[in-house]
Amino acid sequence: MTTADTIERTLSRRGYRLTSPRRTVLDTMRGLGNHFTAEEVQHASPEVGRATVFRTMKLMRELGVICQVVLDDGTAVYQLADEDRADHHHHVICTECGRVTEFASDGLEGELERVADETGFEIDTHRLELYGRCASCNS
Amino acid sequence: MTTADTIERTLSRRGYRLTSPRRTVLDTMRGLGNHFTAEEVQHASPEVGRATVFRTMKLMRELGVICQVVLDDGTAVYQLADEDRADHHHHVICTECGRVTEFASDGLEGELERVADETGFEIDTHRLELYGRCASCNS
DNA sequence: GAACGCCTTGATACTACGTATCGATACCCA
DNA sequence: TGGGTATCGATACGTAGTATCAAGGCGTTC
Repeated sequence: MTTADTIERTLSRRGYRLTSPRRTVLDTMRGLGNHFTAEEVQHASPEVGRATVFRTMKLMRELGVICQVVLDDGTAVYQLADEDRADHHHHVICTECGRVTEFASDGLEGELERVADETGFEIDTHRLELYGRCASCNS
Repeated sequence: MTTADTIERTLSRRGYRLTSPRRTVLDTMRGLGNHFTAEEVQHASPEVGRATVFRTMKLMRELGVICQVVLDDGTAVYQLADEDRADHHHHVICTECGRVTEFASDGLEGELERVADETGFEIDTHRLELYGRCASCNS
């Protein structure tokens, strides 16, 4: 999980400030645990204006501090990014409890190449999401 | 692309009817080409009620006639499914023109097994979306 | 410390996307 | 002919997120 110091440095490098509302939203997201919706963040930080909650979440997404996970039904859930996986990663989502776990994808390059060949596309990025049941929901 | 006859059979097998509004929505989607949003379908079939447009699109999604594609920014786009790929497939999306192409994934099982091992999840389904530039946008 | 400029904020309105409700119709089958 | 179910459109509602805008905060420079 990215520390406040790291985030503050990233922000100021881009000309942004770590203000009190932003800090509140960040702390709220930390307090919400593994995954959370925009609505939950709003409800859990009532002292921050709705627009500011969304603005902050958008900003954090751009900075890679949180990442968006699209559930099977198309709704969006968010998650604090692991600091050591801030780069490129994917998600396994428990369809029972909603738990989200990250993983790095290394074995995908071959598949991407094959699809590029087959379709004529030049592939830039990809998104892979797995759905299933986590260890504790499974037992 | 699935024919009206095939769709009608699928519907009636499930106790549904291929009514005139449904046919209109289907034709509209065909007319919109490779990919379309819910809004485009609505605007292009003004004689059909808004609720019916959504209901029909939901039904067609359940029947596998159309499939939902989540774009990089989280918005949803829809596409008529290839008849021969109605089962399980993924999408390559051109970030320039929006063109969506389907492909079947065969080389993913190993990766899925590895992630299951690593995370303790039991994987049921997955969603893979590739983003890039299609052949014509690339030239 | 005054002035300036930019970042930020909260309130509000707005849009997109989709679902729930409901009374009215249409169709099928006995 | 009559009942039952599927379907319809209108409308209201809910959620997620963006746009606008006036007001406030903070740093820099003079």
